[in-house]
Amino acid sequence: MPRTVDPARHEARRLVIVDAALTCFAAQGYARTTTAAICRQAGIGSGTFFHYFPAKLDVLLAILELGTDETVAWFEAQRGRTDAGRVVADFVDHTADNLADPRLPGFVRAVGAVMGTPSVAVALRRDEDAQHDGLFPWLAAGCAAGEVRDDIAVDRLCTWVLAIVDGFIGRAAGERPFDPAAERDMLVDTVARLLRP
Amino acid sequence: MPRTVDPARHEARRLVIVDAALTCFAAQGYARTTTAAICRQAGIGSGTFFHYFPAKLDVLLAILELGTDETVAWFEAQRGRTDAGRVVADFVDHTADNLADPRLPGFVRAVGAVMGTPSVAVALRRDEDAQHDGLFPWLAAGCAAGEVRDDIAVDRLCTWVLAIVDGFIGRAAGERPFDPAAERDMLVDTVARLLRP
Amino acid sequence: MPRTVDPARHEARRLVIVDAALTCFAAQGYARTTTAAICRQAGIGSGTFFHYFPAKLDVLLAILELGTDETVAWFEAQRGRTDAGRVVADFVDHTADNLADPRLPGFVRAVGAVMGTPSVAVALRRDEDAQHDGLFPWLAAGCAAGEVRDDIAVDRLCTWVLAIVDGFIGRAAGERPFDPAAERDMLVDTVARLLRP
Amino acid sequence: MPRTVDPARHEARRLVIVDAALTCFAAQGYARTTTAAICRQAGIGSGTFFHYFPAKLDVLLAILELGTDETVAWFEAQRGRTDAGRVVADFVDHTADNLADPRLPGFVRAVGAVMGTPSVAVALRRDEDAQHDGLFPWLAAGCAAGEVRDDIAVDRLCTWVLAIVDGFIGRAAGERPFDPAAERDMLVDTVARLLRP
DNA sequence: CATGAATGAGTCTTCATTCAT
DNA sequence: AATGAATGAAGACTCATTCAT
Repeated sequence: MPRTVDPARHEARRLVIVDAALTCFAAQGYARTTTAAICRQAGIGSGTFFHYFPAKLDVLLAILELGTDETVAWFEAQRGRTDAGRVVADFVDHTADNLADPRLPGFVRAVGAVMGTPSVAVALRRDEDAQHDGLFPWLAAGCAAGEVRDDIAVDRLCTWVLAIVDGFIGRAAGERPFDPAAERDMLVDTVARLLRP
Repeated sequence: MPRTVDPARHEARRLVIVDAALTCFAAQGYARTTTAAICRQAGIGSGTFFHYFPAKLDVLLAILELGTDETVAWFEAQRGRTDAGRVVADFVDHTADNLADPRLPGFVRAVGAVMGTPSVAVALRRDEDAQHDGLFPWLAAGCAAGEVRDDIAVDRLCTWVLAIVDGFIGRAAGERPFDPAAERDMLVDTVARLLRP
Repeated sequence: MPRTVDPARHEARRLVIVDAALTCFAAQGYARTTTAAICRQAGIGSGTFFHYFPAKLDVLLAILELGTDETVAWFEAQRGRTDAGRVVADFVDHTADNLADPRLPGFVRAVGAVMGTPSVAVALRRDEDAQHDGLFPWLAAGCAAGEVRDDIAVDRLCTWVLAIVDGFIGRAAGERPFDPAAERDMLVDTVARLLRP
Repeated sequence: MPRTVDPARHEARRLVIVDAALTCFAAQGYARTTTAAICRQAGIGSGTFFHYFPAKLDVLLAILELGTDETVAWFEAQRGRTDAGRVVADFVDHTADNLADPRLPGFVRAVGAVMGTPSVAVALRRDEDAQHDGLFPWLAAGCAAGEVRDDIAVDRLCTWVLAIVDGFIGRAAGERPFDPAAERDMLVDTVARLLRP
């Protein structure tokens, strides 16, 4: 009886569930996704699901956390760069890259449904903070270097950059045709116009 | 011959329900709002609700339709104006005005939860079309007048104006503090920067 | 203000409702027939329905009563005849005639759904009694005349004649094709075989 | 690898529910039987019910199917017999046996309430066909052997045998006193009279 | 660890009936 | 008398979660 906790295997399976949930949430929304559907998609039994997550909401939180971690890691990786303006552009570009996963817009919509829940609000706040705090030093640097306008507080600039990115994702989630790949340059340009002194 | 129809009374009551539903949806999201909660908020019995709407989803559709009608009416009211650039700015401003109703961002999130439903998709498409089609002639005119950049097709410009507006609303729905009233000028300016030739 | 109670008009309208209900019950069954459907069929408002009948069940009782009355009247009309055997055959034939109204089988099925209700049980008992009591003297006379077998009590013969008639109606209500008009002779013959000494 | 399937246990529990439903339907009719009542009778939770049957109607269909299967099995078991006339009598007798379950007449009435539903119509048709098709060869054989009248097509004879059996069951379901056990001989005799050349 | 049968709280929706006009 | 808007009790069904195996 090998009490094999095998954390690697455990983590892998956890990710399978997270991925399955992401697929389901994106396609059906949070409320209309049943835990049974996630289990089917993940190829596990319903009992197993609750071995890995105490409740349905926790998978969603895990997805959000993964996103936040990714953001943090991305900014971590930019450390030491000196081309502040480029970093901002890269960040915007990188966000557009994330849309390569066609589930993202659907998931963003799905999250809206449970935004009211305190634990989700906290996770979202953390996510927004990660983006904001990641962006801030680069915009501040750009500002200092005169590359970025200084008539507006850096805080607000961060907010607006993120607003435009959000709008971009929102269009991808909308009903009218919108090709994120084709509009990526426009996104970068729009943010550039926002920041231009 | 008692003709107890009184369409005015009927319509008024219908609006009471719609308003109650808007409040609930914005606060709790669609799925977590029970029809009972809407009835309580509207001060009616559960049976009455289904007298006015065949199903819960139909109130949400009614709200969307009201929004679409409002958009159509607004653009209708601008007819005959010659200052195309100003009209676009006014539209953006008008959208910001709508955020005076603090329930709007919450409602927008709530809609996300049922976007997958065909009838909702249709209503949303109609709404997006109304905004797009309302904006289009003014951007085209601005373009012809040289006030608006012409390196990008007018269609795409419409989309991007709306994307920025969406981003603005999204921030209002977000967890980080964001004061729509204080950011209104920034919104107009950002759109202006987007459109500048 | 003519306080026109006009009993004739009242009775006429009552019959319109009864007829509408018969149509609906036959087509949909009792439970699946809504009072609204009856009103629609009768061309009246829902409030009017309850002016004429205290509850939905009472229309069904009225239909049953009409049937019982018809049976009683029919036997009343045979009074004085001396050809007992012929009367029995005529009764059977007359029942087959009633199937000219294609709603009859459906209605009989519909009644089954509420047979448990005491008031319906009473009405049905009255109806069965009317048939039984109407038939009895003729079978007794036939028996005395030697036209009808006497190895079985007349009571039981009544029951069996009615059982065969019921079976006939039941086939008309069944799923397999069955043409009551074409089988009418067979019905009379089958009853004749039952009664033959 | 816990393979908790145990189809026997599953089938047993399914039958418990079917039996409980039969009891309820017979006593209250279909519409007046709540799923909660079936669950109470079966000693299960409401959720369990829907684990075994997708909807209330499906238990009724299961009961019908069980009956059809029983009929088919009975005729299957007669294969090889050469005394066609006896087989028909045995069939009639066997039907009377089924009335040993006093719920049968009530259930038959209950089915009437939902006969209009397509799925029920199909199941009933299958049931009627099973009886008809089971009976047919024996009546045909009896006919060929000269034991059964040949002035009427065998098809119609089948129908009439079943009509009489239905009438018998109908009387058992009626309001007037009727003792199926005591009338069993009469039933067999009546069918014999019907078939006599 | 993994499973899936069992559970029951929670929802939407229906519809007979009432009553002010 | 006639109407139909309003009502709320009642019921079918869903689904997150538990737990024995």
